[in-house]
Amino acid sequence: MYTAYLVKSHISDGLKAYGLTAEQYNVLRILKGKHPEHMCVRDIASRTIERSSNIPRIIDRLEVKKLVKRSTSAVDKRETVIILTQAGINMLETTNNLLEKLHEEICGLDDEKLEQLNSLLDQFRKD
Amino acid sequence: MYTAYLVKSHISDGLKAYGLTAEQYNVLRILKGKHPEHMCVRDIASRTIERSSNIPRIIDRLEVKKLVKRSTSAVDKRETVIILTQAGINMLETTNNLLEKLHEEICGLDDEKLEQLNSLLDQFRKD
DNA sequence: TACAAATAGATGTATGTACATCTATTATTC
DNA sequence: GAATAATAGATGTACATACATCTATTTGTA
Repeated sequence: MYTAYLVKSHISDGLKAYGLTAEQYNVLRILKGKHPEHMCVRDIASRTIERSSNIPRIIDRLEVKKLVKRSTSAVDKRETVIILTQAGINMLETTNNLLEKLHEEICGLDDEKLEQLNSLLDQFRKD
Repeated sequence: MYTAYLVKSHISDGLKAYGLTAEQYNVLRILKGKHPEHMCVRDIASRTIERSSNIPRIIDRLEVKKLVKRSTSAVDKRETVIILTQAGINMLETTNNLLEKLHEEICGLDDEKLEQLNSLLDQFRKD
C-alpha cells in the first residue's frame, strides 16, 4: 500500500502541471480508448479501479475545463454520453508518453521482475 | 494499485461495524504503540503512510467518539498531545486480531511468497 | 395500457487527501 | 531583550471516495 501510495503521488505530481488529477486523467484516457465514439457513465465506471461512485463529478470537472462534452443519449434518455472535445484530444496528445515517463522514473524493476510482481499480486487476490 | 485498493476496502468494510475508518483505526493503533505515554500530532503523522496533512482532523473524529483525549503540551505549548482514553483501549481490545483476520481473509499468499512480494516492492521503490 | 420495478445518473453528507494559509508559541539572531 | 524566523497544529478550499437517496426514464408485468 505504501508503494501504491508513492506511485499515485508521483503520477499526481506529474499531472499537476496540466491542471489534472490522476483520476481525471484516467477518465480522459478511458474516453480516448473509444474515441471518436462516446461512452456512457457506466462504461467509464466499469473501467476504473475504484467503485466509481464519483464518476459524474469527475466528469463535471472535465466538462468545466472543456475537455469533454456531456449530452443525453438519444437511445436511452437516462444515459449521459460523454465524448472528448478537441481540447481533450489535444491534452492527451500533449501529455502523450507522460505516464510512461513517470513510470520509468519511479519503477526500479526490470520487465522480468515486473512480471513476477504482477503474478504475485494476482495470487494475492486469488479468492 | 488495484490490489492495494482491494485490501483497503476489505479493511474499511471490516471496521465499519465498529464505526471506525481505516485511517482512524490506524491512528488508534499508533497511539497504542506508545500507550500509556501520549504522542504529539507530528509523532503520529510520521508513522502513517500518507503525507499526513489530515491527522488533526482524524483526531477530531476520534475525540468526538471519546476514543482519544487531546490536550496542550506543558513542555511546548504549540504541541498538542494525544492519549488513548479507556474507551479507546477497550475499542482496541475488542478489535484485537481483527486486522490479522481480515488479512487472512483477503491474502492468498503464503509467508514465502509474501517475502518475495515484499522484496519486489522494496526493489520497485529503490531510487 | 397502467402501474410497479429496475436502471442511469445526479446529488447530499461524512470522511479523507493535498495544499495554502493562519495563529500561537518557541527559537534565533542582532 | 526585541525583532525575526521557524515550528506545531488548526483551518479553509478543492477534489476524491463511500454510501444513501432522489429524479427521470425505461422495462416488466398484471
